[in-house]
Amino acid sequence: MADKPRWFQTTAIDYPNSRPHIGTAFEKVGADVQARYRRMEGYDVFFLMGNDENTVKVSKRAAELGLDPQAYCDDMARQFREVWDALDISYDTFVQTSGERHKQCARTFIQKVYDNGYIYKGSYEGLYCDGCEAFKTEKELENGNCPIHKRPVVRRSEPCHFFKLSAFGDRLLAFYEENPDFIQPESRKNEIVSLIKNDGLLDVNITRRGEAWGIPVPFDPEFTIWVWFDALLTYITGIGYGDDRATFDRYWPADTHFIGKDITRFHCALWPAMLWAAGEQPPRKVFGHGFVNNNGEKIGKTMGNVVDPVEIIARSNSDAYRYYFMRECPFPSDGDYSGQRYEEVYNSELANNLGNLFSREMTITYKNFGGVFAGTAGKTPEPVVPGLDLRAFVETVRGHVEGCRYNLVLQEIVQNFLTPTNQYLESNAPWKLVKTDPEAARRVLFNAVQSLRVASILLKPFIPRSAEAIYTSFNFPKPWAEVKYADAAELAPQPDDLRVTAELIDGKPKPLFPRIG
RNA sequence: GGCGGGGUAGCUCAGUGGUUAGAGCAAUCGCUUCAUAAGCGAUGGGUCGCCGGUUCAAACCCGGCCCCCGCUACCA
Repeated sequence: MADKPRWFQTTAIDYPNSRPHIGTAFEKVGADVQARYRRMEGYDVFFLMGNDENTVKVSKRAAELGLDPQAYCDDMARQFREVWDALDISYDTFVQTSGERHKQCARTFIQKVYDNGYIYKGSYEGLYCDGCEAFKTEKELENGNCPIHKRPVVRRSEPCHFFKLSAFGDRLLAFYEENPDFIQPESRKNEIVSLIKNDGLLDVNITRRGEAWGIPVPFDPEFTIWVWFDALLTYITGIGYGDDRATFDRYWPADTHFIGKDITRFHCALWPAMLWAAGEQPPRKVFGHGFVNNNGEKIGKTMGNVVDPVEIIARSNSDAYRYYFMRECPFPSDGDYSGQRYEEVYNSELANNLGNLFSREMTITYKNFGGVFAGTAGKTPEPVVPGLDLRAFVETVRGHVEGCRYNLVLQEIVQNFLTPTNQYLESNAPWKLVKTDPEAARRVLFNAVQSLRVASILLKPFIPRSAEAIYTSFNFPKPWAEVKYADAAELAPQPDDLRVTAELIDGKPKPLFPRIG
């Protein structure tokens, strides 16, 4: 246990303004695939998620609903977790930033940054709307008026605290240089580098005055901590920063922060600077994934086209949901969801290819051999895909998983492994062969079943339930909980005769992916 | 306005100088019938954004233009 490599990853901390949609879920599924893969490969994984609750918008929304902000946050957190659970997201902790522990640890952090001299008091000047009692950005204004109150805003300044972000520009550039993989994908890195080089970094106002909801600043309690500063801290307060140094030191620095491409700036510039200012190490990697569109249109509440993941799961199942988004939307880039495309991908790859392959192999075996491959104990299966170097194939897949190129992983498995297995069955036709040469037919099936074993192992991080159902339908020697990618790279003999262990009804397995549409 | 990415078959994309431009899905046809009306095979389908240039040869290199996306500035 002590020498187990550890893997700490996080997803973005979401605003609980409304229920999660397929775009929010895209990130969680992609991150979950990585977490499951790392666990398989023997890492001591810690997967952190959470909600960002200390915002003015949250307290306003709660007030609209006549709820206490805390009650509102707790209910939203419950709803978020319900969705994540429905998608089999295997998070280890879910942090609510309104929680007392987080607040206390966040105060410890900001105090440390203050003590180290990276926070100074100044004043913020901006455009203020008296109706909203809040500052507005120029972009929000409509002809110089507040878009809500239709009244002119006034220039106003008020005291605040600045974080000396400007002091870290050179250090950040040097850090990116020394750690070329820190920002993934590459295109996002170029944006940040050019931003810092061309425009430089300005000190940021990290406190707000007179807010009732939020975390009071320890060295100046009239102020609360700005939500971004607070939210980023979730990544460390969730693993013990501030009150459990041993756990913190075990998991920090994070191996990967999974975030949307729109917030790379905060994670790649502000966040490392904050950590340095507090005397801590920066994270190892930030992965800015792409966005999901709905029928080619950007998803947004104003667009009125948000899709609730639960609706899609209801039409199929969680594995199918995970498969679609990982297969159809390249994780580093944008992708698209449409009901029609969902059906196409589901039917073509899950039902017709993988599901049907499983089904036909099970049925032929049961009908002709009673589900037992007699005499196969100690026999090594033969390869079924002509010209495929299984070891190299698995390494290719592994490289794609580790690089979060999930769509390529699934493409590889379906096109270069499952389809050829269907072709192998077709050209050897064991259902015919059994009439003339039962031994040969049994050997063909014995070989073909190995493809299910290999595929189920490789697919385990993506479709955990179905992969388990396939694998445990046979008496493969290694327990499902212990399989690793390396097991997929080898065709090893079984200690005992291979046999079907799945429960069959009329000689048929329950379809893994019944066709839809 | 600046910087970056992109525009290839109905759809999603691969392909960075060299035989008739590829894959998957979708469509059409045939074979098969072990299997989830699934499988296998074949066929159709592209002026490779537009124009010009370099070259024996360009989707690929160069110049110009159009369009889409991202980051960012300025003006209002």
